[in-house]
Amino acid sequence: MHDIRAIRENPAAFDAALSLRNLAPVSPEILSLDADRRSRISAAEAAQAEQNRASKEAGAAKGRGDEAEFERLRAFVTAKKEENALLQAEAAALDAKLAELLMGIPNLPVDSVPPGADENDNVEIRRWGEPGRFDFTPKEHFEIEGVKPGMDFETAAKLSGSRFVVLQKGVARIHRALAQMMLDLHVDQHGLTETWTPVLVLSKMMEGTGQLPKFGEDSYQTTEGWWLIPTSEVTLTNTVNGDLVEHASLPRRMVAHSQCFRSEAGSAGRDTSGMLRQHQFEKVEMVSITDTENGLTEHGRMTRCAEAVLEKLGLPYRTMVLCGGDMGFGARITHDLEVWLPGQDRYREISSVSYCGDFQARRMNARYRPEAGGKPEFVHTLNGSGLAVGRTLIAVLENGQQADGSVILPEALHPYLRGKTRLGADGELV
RNA sequence: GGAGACGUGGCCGAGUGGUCGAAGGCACACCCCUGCUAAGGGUGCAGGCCCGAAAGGGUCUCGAGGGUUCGAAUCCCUUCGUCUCCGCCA
Repeated sequence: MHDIRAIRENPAAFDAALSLRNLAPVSPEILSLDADRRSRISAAEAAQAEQNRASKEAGAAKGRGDEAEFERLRAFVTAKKEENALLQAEAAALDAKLAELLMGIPNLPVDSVPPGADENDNVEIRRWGEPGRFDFTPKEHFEIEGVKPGMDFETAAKLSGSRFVVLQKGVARIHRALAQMMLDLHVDQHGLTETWTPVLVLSKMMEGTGQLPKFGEDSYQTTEGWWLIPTSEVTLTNTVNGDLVEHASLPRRMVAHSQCFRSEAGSAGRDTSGMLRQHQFEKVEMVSITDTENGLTEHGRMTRCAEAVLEKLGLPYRTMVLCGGDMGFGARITHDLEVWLPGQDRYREISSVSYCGDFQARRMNARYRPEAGGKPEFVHTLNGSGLAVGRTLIAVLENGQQADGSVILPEALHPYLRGKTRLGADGELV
């Protein structure tokens, strides 16, 4: 949600920022609606004031027993009421229309976001690790001999259709170990607060973080109206929904491991083999709630937290700044971490770390008081994967694969695998 | 699922038709006193929106939505949530 005052004050800057996202200027439409709306509100409020005054006078007249005056005023109020209802409905309609328009406009990129149309224009800012050299042609994760016994797409399809997977044996264990390791790292080393949340949420929460109203088709909704979260960003961020939080409690840094559900509408045909793109997957998600001062700094910190996971696992990656055209709806700036997948011979997204400024906070009405006695301000929010567990599994499997179909596992995982260091070609840990 | 109670400002908590955006307390801010590690006194202190350069004014908000009434935090209906007891249950 955007600050209508900021748009009013500097419409050119607003449109300029949107142009970074390759969007046409909308400020003229907004400003005209806003002007309209304000004049209606003024009129409606003036009418209401008149009615309130008369009503009060009616009470006074009745109090002193002036029946005639009371009747006169009562009739006046009754007549006014109808008039006002009309004015107020008009004002409310314009207000709603403006809110709807604003709700549908994505967040404004910060100045440092590179221009561009799509992922090809993203800019690499860091690279860590060297893609391993193989003396055979590396396979995709689902083709590796040792992976096959524990990654069953046929059975999953029987159970649930396409884009699901059943994991078993060593692969299932590694998958679980990864999530545990990430959670421990963030909680013990990075100081994030371990959190466990519902995966079913109210529409209002999906609006708060920006999934709704525009992107409803990307998520699933139950017959009772709940939404299945596409990421625990939704629940973690909305923990402050509607709150006026203590300044001293900021920053609030949280991490959760959850199931995520995505319809993947619009990605038909993309990444159809393997478990890269599933309707249901696990993710360890980080969210920070900060004050206005520290939002951007926090972004760097969070990116480092995500990178640390890959480094701990010894997985080569590069860090990208997304260009304006490739950024998500709520972000002002996004770092994508792309992990090297030898089977695909390319880097693939494994984490996305976004700074949202006060965009989500406005939608959620989440505020803090910067100084005692001062006016409340909106908090700033950030979210980032740390990491997508399924994709990390893929990366571990592909990067560790051996000619004999086994997989050498990262040291960081050993303690979580009862000391086992390798996924055998038969699918069992050894 | 059945029965009952409740939902008020940052927090706690009064308030059953007008004088209530709302007592009191806590927290917080400033001042005084004391003079020395959390005592006492005073003052201030809800938020959104609209008008205004500002001062200030108007309007809305007592879970949400609707209704009764000249007038509702207060009455009625609906709905959501919380708590208690019973039932069921991982």
